[in-house]
Order: sequence, then C-alpha cells, then structure tokens
Amino acid sequence: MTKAEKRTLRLTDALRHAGVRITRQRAALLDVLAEADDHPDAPELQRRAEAQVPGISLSTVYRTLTALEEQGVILRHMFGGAPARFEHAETAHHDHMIDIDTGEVVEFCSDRIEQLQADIAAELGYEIVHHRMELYVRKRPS
Amino acid sequence: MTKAEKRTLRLTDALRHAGVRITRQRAALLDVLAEADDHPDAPELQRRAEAQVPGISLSTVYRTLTALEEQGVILRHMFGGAPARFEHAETAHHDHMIDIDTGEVVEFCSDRIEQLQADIAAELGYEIVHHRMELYVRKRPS
DNA sequence: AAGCCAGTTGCGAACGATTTGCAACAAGAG
DNA sequence: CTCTTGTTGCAAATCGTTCGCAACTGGCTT
Repeated sequence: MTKAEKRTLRLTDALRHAGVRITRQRAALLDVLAEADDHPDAPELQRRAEAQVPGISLSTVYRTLTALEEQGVILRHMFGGAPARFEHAETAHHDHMIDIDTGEVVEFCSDRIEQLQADIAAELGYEIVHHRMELYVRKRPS
Repeated sequence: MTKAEKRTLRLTDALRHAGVRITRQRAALLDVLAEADDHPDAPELQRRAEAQVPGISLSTVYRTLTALEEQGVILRHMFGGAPARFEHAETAHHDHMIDIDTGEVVEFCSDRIEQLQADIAAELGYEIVHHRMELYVRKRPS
C-alpha cells in the first residue's frame, strides 16, 4: 500500500467518523487530494477527479472541499488574492514560498520564526490562533 | 500642517509625477487615506470620501485604489479571504496581527523574523520579492 | 434482496467583490 | 477660454464560489 493510499484511508475514515457519506465523487476527490503533492485549485481538482467520476460537477467539488476543510482534513490557501488552492492536512504544519514567476509552491518551516511570532503576540497580550506566512519569491540569478 | 496633511501632499505629488490627474474624487480619497490610521475597505473609504464628494461612485473608489496601488503609494491587504483593506504606504514596512474576535488590526515588525525569512529563501536559491505574514490572534485571558 | 429516507448530486441561478464599456464630463496644457 | 484626453457614474459584465431545488443514492432496516 502506497503512502497516498494510506492517506486516502485516513481521510476516508475521518469523514466516515464525522457521519459524512462516502460517495463516488467524494472518494474520487479524497484520492486526488491524497495523491497530490502540489497545491491544486478547485477546477484542477475537478479535472483530476473526472478520471474516476466523469461529469463530477464543480459545485460538488466546492461543497466537498468545504466539508473536508471543516473536518480539518484539508487546508485552503489564498495566495495573493488568487483562486483558492488546497492540500491535504496530513503533513506537519508548514508555511509557503510562492515563485511569482512560475506559481510553484515550496513548503518550509522554521521553529525559530514560530517562536518569535509567539513571543511577539504574547508581548502584546495575545495568543496566536493560527497564522499565515507567505514568501513571494523569485529564483536568484546564479 | 498636520502629519496627515503632509501625507496628503506627498501622495498627491506621487500621483502628479506619475502623470495622473488630480480630480476632486482622487483628492478626497488621498485625504481619507492619509488620515486613516486603521485599515478600511473600499465601501468604507467611499463612505468617508462622501464628506468631500457626495455621490462619489464605488467604481471610482476601486479604480483610484488600483491606480494608487500601482503607484506604490498604498497597500492592499487580503486578510483571510475577506474584502480587501487598504492603508497608505508612508509608514515603514510592517506585518499584521488580526484579532479574530474584533477584526482589529495591530501592526508589528520583527527584524529578526525578516532576517530568518531571507535566510530561508536564500538557502533554497530564491530571493524574496515581498512577503506576507499575518498572525490571527485572540486576547489572552489575563 | 427490497425499501426507505436523509444526505448528496448536478444543474442553473444567485452571490459578493471587483472590473469594465460607454457616453457625459472636467482637469489642466496651450 | 478652448480643446484634448483622462476621468467619472452608471449599469452591465466578470470571476470565484455558494445556493435552491428536484432527482438520485448511500447504506441502515427489514
């Protein structure tokens, strides 16, 4: 069993436990999300899901994505005001670096930055509920 | 002359030099933006500008905001997928902390974080063009 | 295996923020 | 003061996303 297949199972389980029905279209979307190693948007997910469920509607894709987000199994990102892009939440927390020329997304994580963020918030009497950090970058001329 | 008035002048100048006409509605918006110490959205800016130009249209507000953003004299923020909010770019660079209960925005800046961000990008062969960091926070129970 | 029924689907229409086409209008150079 | 060109207000269009609704289907119940 591949990593992606395991992810599919875990995602499916999460849904089932939440009392959500596993329909053909949801199974397809869970598959697609489990396999994706990039950050696809809704129309792209629809395209990929059509391999398993031809004719799956965009409404269903959006509805399912919203449901999955509420269950906490996927993350929705809004990079620079562009259409939302999604990723499964099975990986550890990380932030994003977006190549402004190609749209490619690189993930990274810095404990030191997270610590500094918490310190800054605490100093002003706040606690962080969640945060967003995006670096819009360009390949450095080598 | 107040600080806000000076800001208005600088903003006006920036536009004039860019070959943009200073109309009544643009002057009003520049005023409003120069005075604002919060982060208003477009309808709110329209409301405030109506004091000087009753009937100013939302299209004009949006058109002007886009122009000002292109001139680099204002910044457009998209906090959590909500409608865009604006601020004049006369202050030094800073990031934002958004109180998720009240919507209030607190500005902050950390040179150490900025340095770490640059290091991380450099390590992966990128240079940062711009970045966005938002801390969604909640007042800590005292 | 057949039935039931609440949860889901696909469709198209509705939505909210923002942008645009266009004819009337006004800034500011000459 | 006039002329030219950029700007305005309006309404209609756009784009991503959501919603209403009738038809459909998981999956528990017999």
